[in-house]
Amino acid sequence: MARRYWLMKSEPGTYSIQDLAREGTAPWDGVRNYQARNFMKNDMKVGDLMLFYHSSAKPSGVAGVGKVVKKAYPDFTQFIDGHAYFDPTAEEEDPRWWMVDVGFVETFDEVISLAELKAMPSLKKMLVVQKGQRLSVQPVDKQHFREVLRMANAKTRVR
DNA sequence: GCCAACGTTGGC
DNA sequence: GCCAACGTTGGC
Repeated sequence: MARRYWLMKSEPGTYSIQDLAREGTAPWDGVRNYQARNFMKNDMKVGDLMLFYHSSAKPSGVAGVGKVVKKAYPDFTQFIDGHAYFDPTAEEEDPRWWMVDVGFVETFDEVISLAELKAMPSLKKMLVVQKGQRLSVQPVDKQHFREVLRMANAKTRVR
C-alpha cells in the first residue's frame, strides 16, 4: 500500500508543532469523533506523512509536517476518570477511542495560513478549505500535500 | 464573543 | 426512524 497523506488539527495551546519538535514523538490522544477515529484506526500506516494544522490560532494554518510512527492503539485517556478526555461509556475490553503516535518531521518557517490555502486555486478541493469542514483528522491528496510543501518552501526563499 | 456548521442524543 | 434540542468545533 502506498503511503497516504493526512492533515491533523491541534490547538497550539494544547499541543503545537513546537511541542512535537521538542518531544520527537507523541500520542495523538483526545480524538472523539468517529470519522476521525476511523481514519486513524483503519487507514493510517507507519510512515504516512501528515500536515500539522494549528486550529484556533493566529493565524490558523499548517505549521509543519509530522509522520505516523506507531499504528493505532487504544487511547488510554478514555479510561482515566476525571481526565478531560474521559469517556464513562468506554470499556477496557472494547475500547471506543483509538490513536496513533506521531513523530516530528519539520516546522515551517512560517505558518501557511488557512487564508493562503483558500487563495490557492490548486487547493480548491482540499478538504480543510471547504466550508463547514471541521474534521480533526482528514485525508489529504498527494498533490495537495506537495503543493502545501511547495508553498512553505517558497515562503522561506522569499524572506 | 458570535455564530454557522455539523455531530450526537433522546423523546416519540 | 424522524427530528428537535443540545453540545462542540473553529473561523472570524
